[in-house]
Order: sequence, then C-alpha cells, then structure tokens
Amino acid sequence: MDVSKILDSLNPAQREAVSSDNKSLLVLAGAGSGKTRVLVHRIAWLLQVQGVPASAIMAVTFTNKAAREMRSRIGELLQLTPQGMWVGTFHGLTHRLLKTHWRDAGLPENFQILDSDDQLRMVKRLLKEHELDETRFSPKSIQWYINGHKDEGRRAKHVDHHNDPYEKTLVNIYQAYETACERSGQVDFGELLLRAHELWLKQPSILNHYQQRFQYLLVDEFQDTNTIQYAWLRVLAGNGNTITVVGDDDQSIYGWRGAKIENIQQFSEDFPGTTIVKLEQNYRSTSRILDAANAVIANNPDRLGKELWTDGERGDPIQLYAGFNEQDEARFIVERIQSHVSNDLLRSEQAILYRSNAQSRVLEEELIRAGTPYRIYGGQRFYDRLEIKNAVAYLRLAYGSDDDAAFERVVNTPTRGIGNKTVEAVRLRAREANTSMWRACLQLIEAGALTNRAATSLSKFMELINDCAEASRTLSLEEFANFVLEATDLMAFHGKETGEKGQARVENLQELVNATRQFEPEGDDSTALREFLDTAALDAGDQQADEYTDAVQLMTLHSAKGLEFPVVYLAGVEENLFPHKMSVEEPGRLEEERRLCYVGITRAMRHLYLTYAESRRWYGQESFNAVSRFVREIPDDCIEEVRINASITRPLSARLSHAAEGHDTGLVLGQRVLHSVFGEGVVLNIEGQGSNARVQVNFNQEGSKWLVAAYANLEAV
DNA sequence: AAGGCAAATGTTTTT
DNA sequence: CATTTGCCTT
Repeated sequence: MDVSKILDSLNPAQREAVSSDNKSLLVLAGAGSGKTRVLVHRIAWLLQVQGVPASAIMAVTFTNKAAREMRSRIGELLQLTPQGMWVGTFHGLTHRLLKTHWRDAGLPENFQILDSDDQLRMVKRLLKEHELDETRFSPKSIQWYINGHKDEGRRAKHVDHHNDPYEKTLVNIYQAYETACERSGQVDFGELLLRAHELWLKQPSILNHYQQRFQYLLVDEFQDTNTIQYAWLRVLAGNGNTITVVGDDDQSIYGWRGAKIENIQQFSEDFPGTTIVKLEQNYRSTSRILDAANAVIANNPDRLGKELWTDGERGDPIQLYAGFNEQDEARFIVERIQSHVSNDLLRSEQAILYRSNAQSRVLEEELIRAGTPYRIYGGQRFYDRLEIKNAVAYLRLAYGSDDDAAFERVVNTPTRGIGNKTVEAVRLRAREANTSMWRACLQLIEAGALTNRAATSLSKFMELINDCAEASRTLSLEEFANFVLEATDLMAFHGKETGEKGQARVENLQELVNATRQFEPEGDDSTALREFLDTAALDAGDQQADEYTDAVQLMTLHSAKGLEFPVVYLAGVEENLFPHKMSVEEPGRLEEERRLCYVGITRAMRHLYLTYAESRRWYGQESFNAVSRFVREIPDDCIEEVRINASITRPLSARLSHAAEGHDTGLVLGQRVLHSVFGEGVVLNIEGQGSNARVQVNFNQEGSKWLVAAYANLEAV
C-alpha cells in the first residue's frame, strides 16, 4: 500500500499524530500548525493503512463550515468520497441520532428545532404567562440561565435553588419552558446534546450499538467543547474505542458561552495512557509575529505549554499606530490598505480585526470614503432574517401543524385579523388542554368558544395552512416554496415595506427559493422538506456574499479564528476595549482576552498592524484609553511605533480642544497618584466635570477602580 | 393595525 | 451616539 502520500508532506510531530496507534490521542495544535491537515491525514491513515471501514469513523466539528471543509479535504486526498463515515457538527450529529431514535428519546417523530430567536420569544411569553416582571427577570438572562444549565447537563429538576425565592422562580420558568417545548415538540440547540446524552444513558442497547459502530472518534476544536458535549463524547467512546481530540488551549475563546478549557486536562485523566502530541511548527507567520504571539500568551498561567516556531523569515516588526481618535485610526488603516494594494496585494488578502462589532462603523465610513470595497463577516445570518424566518415558519407549519413557534410567528403575518385577544385565547386553551396551538384552535372552533369574526379568520388561516400542506405533498420543494410565498401573500407583504428594505426582503425570499432549488436531499423527495427545514435550523447558510469582488475583510477577533491573512490590522488595542472592561474584573476572563489577542496576532502571515485611538467616542461618550496591556507584553524588538507623518498629523485644534475640555480634577491621564486606602496607581481615564468628575485609576495592588474625584483625595506622586 | 414616541441598552457567537 | 423595543395613540 502506498502510504507515502499520507505521510510524506508532514513534519515529524504531525506524522506521530497521524499514525499514532494509541487508543486516546490529544493533539495540541498551535495556531497555523496544520491542525486540519492532521485530522484529515489521520482519517486517511485509518482508512487506507489501518483498513478501518469508513462507517466506523465519526468526526465532530463545531461549525458546518469546518465539517464541509474536512469532508472535501478527505475527498481530495483520497480521490474518493468514503461512504458511511459520519462527519458533522455536535448539533448535526446528535440531531441525526434523535431523528433515528425519536421514540426512545421521547420525542415526537416530526420534532422541530427551536433557534435562539424562537427560544427568546417563548421565554417572553412564559414570563407574561407567569406574570413576572421583566425588569426583575429579563428574558435574555432567563434564556442565558436555561442554556447555561442545559450546557452543563442539568434539567430544571436537577437545579438546586437553595430555597432562595428568586432562584426558585428561575427554576419554575425553566420547568415551564421545558413543558412548553415538550408540548409543541420543539428542541432547542442545547436540548439536542442533552437529550442525546440521556439517550445514551437510558438506552444501553442503543449506546452499545453506536459504541460498536463508531470505534474511531475524532474531535476538532476540542478546547471549545462544553460540559454536555464532552460528556456525550466520553460515553460514546466508552472504554475501548479510539478517540483523537485536537485543540489548542491557547485559542480557547468561548468560555463565556460555556466552553470548558478544562476538558483538555480532563481528557488525559479520563483516558489514562493518552498520548499527547504538540504541533508547534507554524507554517503561517513570520518569526517576528510568532515571537510577539508567544510573548503575549506567556503571561497566562496554567497553560499546557507550547511555543510556536518557524523556519521561515524573520519578517518586519509589527507596526503600532496611535491615532488621536478613531477616525484617525481608521484613516491610517485605509491608507495602509491602499498602499499595500498599490504594491500588488489584493484587498481580500487584508483583514481588519476588532474586538467588538461597534467598531466596524467608523472603519466602514472611512473605507466608503476611500472607495475601497469591503466585506463584513458575521452579523445576521441568512436564516435569521425576519422575512426568511416568516417564510420558513410557513414551511414548518405545512410540514407539521403542531409547531407552536411557527404558529405564533405567522398566525397574523401578514395581518389577517387575528389579534392578540384571539391568540391569547388559543394559548390559554393549548395550555389547559396540554396540546399544541393548532389543536387548541380546532377545539375552540368546534366548541364555538370564539366570536364569529375570530373563528372565521382562524378557519381561513388554517385552511391556508392545509392548502400548503397539500401542496407540499404534490409539488417539488421549489414549487412548494413558490406556492407558499404566493398563497400566504408573504412576498407581497414584505415587498411593500418601506424603502429599500422591501426590495431587500423580496430578494432574500427569492434567494430562499433558490436555496430550495439547489437543495440536494440525502433521502428521496418524501423527506426533502424535513431535511430542508433541518438545514435551515442547523446551518446558518453561506455567510459570504459576492465573493467575486476583491474586498477588504472586516470581522471580530472571534470570527477570525481559523482564518489567515497576509496583512492584518488589529484595531482598537486599548484598555477597556481590548481587554474589554467587562472582562477585566471577572477572574479568568482577562486570560481569555489574552488568548483572543493571541488568536488575533497569529492570523497574520506577513504584516501585522496594531492600532488604537487616544480618544474614542464610545456610546456617545468621549473616552481616553491607554494602549492595551497586551501591546506592552510584546517584546521591543518585535514592534515599532509608526512615526506620525505629515499627512496624518494630529491637528493642533484637536490637541487644544483636548486640553481645553479641561477636566478640572488637576489630574492628567497616565499620571501616577496616591490614594489613602488603595495606595499607588496610574490614572487611566477621566470622565465628567467638576463635582461629577470620575477618575479611573489602576492601582498597583487593587487593580483598576472608578473613583469620584471630589472624594478620592488623590495625591500626585 | 399601523405609526409615533420615549425608554432602554449596547463584548464576543454557533448551533 | 444609534438602534431596537415596548407602549401608547390614532
């Protein structure tokens, strides 16, 4: 057998990982070290060298994009597409399991996925139903609470409320939420994992079947797994199966949404005898960039320890630019982009990264002014758009009329005289009869419990849905989609919305029809609709529009993970912004911010610019931030300050207005001060005037604090 | 049922 | 500052 193709192109560490015979393998893959390559080659190795049947392999990723990439790269390497292998996201795979074993999982056959938008609506509804004050119980925080517990594998009945009345109420809502989902056959994202895990535990024969089948598990981005995801994997791996996990503790940036970096350490404990392979050779960046990244991340405690290196060029130092405000910062970046473009770099080879989305605005304005095409990653996904959600809700109702979330969304969209009163009555009935809203409607109409007008409108609506359901059985997916958009009047409804909005919405709806045309179901026509609906729920749809134009890439640091660009501009490297001020106080969060910085630096292949603004308008307020501590962690020989040249000099007027604004505190930014209790520190920020003036001081001992200047009695040192 | 107005709110995001 | 939301009015 010719295995040279599989191993030849790899370095020693990669080879060790790819060809390991160990039952459990932990690959610590630094940024740009060929992580996906190792996964793909390892699968090829298993198939072609070890003779493992494809059907014995399961590969798990976090995003559909990663799953697709893995599949296509395996196909490329092997020149064939292995059949029977499961490659997918945690959610996709568990969903597949639950669909197969719906009965054993205690679900209705046609259960639907509740996305976070639907979930929030449901929570709001429950709060109203329970007559809870939304100011004390904010819907968002309840949603957060529920998802948090689900990610930890806890149902309402498992939550310990410590007899605390507030906590008790939360548990009650969680319980009510579970009941409501159950009643309408809906499953949220967390529930997919939770239920799939329970399926393992409750149905040993099913578990046994899958343990026998999937003797080879591979997991990508392992540092991002949460408690329930890891628990699900661990059970599936059992005692004898081969499990390979690939991850990087230094790139764990999703702790805030439940990812457990600790799972990496836990792994070697749970699977004794684990082989650990570190991939430290980087094929992406210059050594100067890597030195900077290494130096920054070295400030984090409790790392597993990795140091990136390259045998490539040293490269130029990182350029640091201090704009006098955010416009100046943006101007500098755009100017550099253009200068790189005139040196034969594509715009698409350059990316502007930032900590928070709000920063993109000024950058966009400057790009527009300069006539430079750009593309923003992230933002609202295709299937999250209002008009698309409405259309999909109709498709869902046609597929299964018990779908309450879909029912609620479109029962009166477009308006058809079914007001709040009527819907309220339907909800009440549904709750009392413990049934879906659709069935509740039938009951109410039958019992003559509604006014004539309401009954007529509801009947007409239900007839419409029945017509759609009928159409779904006879038409192709595309014809069906067209039928629904016309029959429900949705196309016209969105078309007449004000301004360009209406047009954009119509275009999106047409795009949805396109998607139905291009959709390739795995099964036959009879399952096509269900499959399409699942895709709409679990796959964001391709985020990137017009890939043809050469455009500068704008995105947050989070969405940049996994990508690389010849030139990277990291904007807003300021205290309070990056690290974000929300993250400075909570323990552990600063480390995550630093990892985010590490992620940002390591996106750059050849050139890296760090920029910040000495003054920035932020939520309508002027703020003065010091340069980010992360910048100060970069060794001197890796970074140099850009000399302010004539064209981007800070105007005198700006400097004067700065001074003239005059915070009458007698303090200056950056000044060392002494406080009677907190000791010595540095002034980071000053806000407000006179007796309202507040000062932020970073104390040597106590960290950063906001003080009212009038009472703080700060003494200049 | 739509439109107007005040109030709240504003890291990071996939599924 | 700017956008979204809920509430109130017509």
